[in-house]
Amino acid sequence: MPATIRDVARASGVHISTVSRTFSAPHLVNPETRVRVLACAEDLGYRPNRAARALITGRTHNIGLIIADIANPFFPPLIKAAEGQARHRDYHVFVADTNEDAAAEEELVHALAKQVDGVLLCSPRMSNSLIEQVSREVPVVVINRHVAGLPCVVMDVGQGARSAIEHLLGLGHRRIALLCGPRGSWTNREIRRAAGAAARSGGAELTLLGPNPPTETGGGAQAEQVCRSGVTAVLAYNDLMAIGLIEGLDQLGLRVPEDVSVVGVDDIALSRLTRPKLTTVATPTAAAGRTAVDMLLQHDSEPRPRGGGRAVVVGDRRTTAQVMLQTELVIRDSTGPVPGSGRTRPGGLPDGPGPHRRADPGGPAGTTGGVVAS
Amino acid sequence: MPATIRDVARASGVHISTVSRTFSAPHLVNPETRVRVLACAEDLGYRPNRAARALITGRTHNIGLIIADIANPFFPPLIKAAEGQARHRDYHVFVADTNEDAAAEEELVHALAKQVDGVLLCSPRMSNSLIEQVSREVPVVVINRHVAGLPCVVMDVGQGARSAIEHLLGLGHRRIALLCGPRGSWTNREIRRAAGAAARSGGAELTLLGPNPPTETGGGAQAEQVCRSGVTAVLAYNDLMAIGLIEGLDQLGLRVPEDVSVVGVDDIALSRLTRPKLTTVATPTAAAGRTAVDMLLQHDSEPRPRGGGRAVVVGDRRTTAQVMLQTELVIRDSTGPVPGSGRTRPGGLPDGPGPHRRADPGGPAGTTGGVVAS
DNA sequence: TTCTTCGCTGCAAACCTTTGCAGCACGAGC
DNA sequence: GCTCGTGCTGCAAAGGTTTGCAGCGAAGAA
Repeated sequence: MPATIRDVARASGVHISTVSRTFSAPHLVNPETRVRVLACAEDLGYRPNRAARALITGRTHNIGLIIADIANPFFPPLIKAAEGQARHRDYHVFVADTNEDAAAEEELVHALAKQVDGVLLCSPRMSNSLIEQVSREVPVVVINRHVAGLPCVVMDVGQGARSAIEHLLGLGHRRIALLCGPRGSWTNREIRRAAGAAARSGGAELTLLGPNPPTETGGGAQAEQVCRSGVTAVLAYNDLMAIGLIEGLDQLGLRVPEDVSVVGVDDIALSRLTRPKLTTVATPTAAAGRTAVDMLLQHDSEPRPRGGGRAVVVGDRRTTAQVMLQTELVIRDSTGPVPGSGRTRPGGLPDGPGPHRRADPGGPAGTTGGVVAS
Repeated sequence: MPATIRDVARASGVHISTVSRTFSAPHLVNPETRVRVLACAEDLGYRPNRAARALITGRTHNIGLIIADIANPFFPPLIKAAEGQARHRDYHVFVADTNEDAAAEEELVHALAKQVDGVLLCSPRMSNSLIEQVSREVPVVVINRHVAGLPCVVMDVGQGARSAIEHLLGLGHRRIALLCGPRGSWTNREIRRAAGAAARSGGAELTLLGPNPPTETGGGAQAEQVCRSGVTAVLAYNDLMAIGLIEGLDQLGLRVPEDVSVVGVDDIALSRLTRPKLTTVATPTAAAGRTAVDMLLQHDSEPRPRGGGRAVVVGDRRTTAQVMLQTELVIRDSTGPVPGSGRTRPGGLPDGPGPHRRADPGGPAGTTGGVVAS
């Protein structure tokens, strides 16, 4: 039923190759012929069949985006940014959700491999060696994880965690808990490493709680543990857990920030809407999505050798750039001076705008510039 | 580089058609041959090329999911459910975001048409006639909108709005505002219609505010207007707007629910996390996603005529089922008795669990069953 | 022995497009 | 008049798979 290139050719009285060229190499066809063909195509509602084109060009003009959990509000802005950037370059995005399951991840990469030109692996739960393995099947850009030899986009959560701990130290906290994220998360390891170092050099004690699922429930479930441990401040793996924790603490009768200070990571939209508003480490998620698409497509736009002969590999051309995007601590209302210290907030007035304090609206500014590490 | 069916055939010493049959019609090939072929395939890491298969079968095993705004937390659960259901049936989902733009929607349907077997149009902003038009190009199931002659999945927001208004009437409110959603939204019209009727029959006055963008910002921007209008309760188009409104009212010094009661629609996860927790009309989003996929694929699993000859159309086989899913009012903390009435909450104690009151965790129960309307 | 039947396998067309190559007409230069 | 170049178009192969049809060998029936 849908018009093919042949229908257009018949209607305009030319060969199909001329129709093809009308679209893919217009300068090669006589202007008069061109307008005639275009008119017929328009008339028949012809649209080239991308699948058939992919068969011969080897380019599908699709990219796969594999996500641990779409329902986690951290991801949608990233997806949206990636999708926009891809569309800009005439690419479509296939989004797949793995439910935080490593096996599902692998399965999906395989299933997608043949119908996409590359895959964005977002916060993968797979092992590094498995990632390397699948990357031999299809070009891959990894987001939120560092894998040697593969193009990666990561956020500098280490720096963020350090800032968060220093912020808490400055408020007088010396007993701090780290609410860990899921096992296998690179981000989790980074945060733990940096927070541990910062706490140590500040003379504070850091209690590790977890691993936990990176959800509100995961955070809430640790409320009692936090309570029992006697810490006065908590750095959570992400905002969702921080919010769940605040909720859980509330039910135990502990108030935030009066009794316990809580810091999250990510700066999801939600963190501005809860009460108290969440102090958190803002990560440039949208920029990460855009950057990853660019890296994938840059590597991808090199012409692919064609024909039956074996491709000549001109050395390993993989430009394994690794980009690290900067993070920024955003101080809101979920952190305060250590209880019983008589201190006030560093900004002066208990609720006044402090030095780092940020107005409500507006996304992370100045976080789009990346540091190229390698 | 990736192994093709030909490589497997060569390795196992059979014709490619036998390899093909090994996968698509195993009962037609000798068990011995089968195991040999499977072993070779496994060995070479062969995966059938879905694009090539699509070319001949006319089935891509992909479905498109067109969403107004991924970043709106209403959608991710729907996407996730649709994706899971699709994967169950060996389908993949391409998600596309239109930024609430009707033109982008149309463009995307066209772009996707050839590489998917059908499209899920989710809360479309296009006109009905345009939807009908694109539905001639590719099978379509519409979600959150009623379009005559097309398969649709809608939520009974009318019933939900009625319950919400009745709940407010029961609390003594007689001056109520309706915070409208975006122009072109079917849901918006339904809510307006049902809320208007319910208010009228309850002797209350309903003030319409809007249209507004369906976001926190959109809700917050109307706070002043709400304040000035002197209403004591507000029903918002969705939770996001309700939350934004509460935020805005708070900044104007009005407290919820003491000064103003607010009801949302959707019951997004977020509505349990804000303070006060939101009273809202729960919509079965996940069920909607699953149902829509089922409707699309049921209609799709009918064998497609093949060969050069023109297809014989056996009457219009489009089973244009229209499913309406039930909604449920969830009473939480953002609604209370009209100010100065001396009333208490209907449950008895000001904060005790009322009859409809629901415990925190757990999704909407009993909302998966649908009412088939036609 | 001859004829069927049956189970399995091979053959080749078809799906829709891209692209290197060849062919054609025409004008210019010699 | 012949050659050459140029601008445009047609031809046909290729890409990976599915599938109707035919063929083949063996077993069973007559």
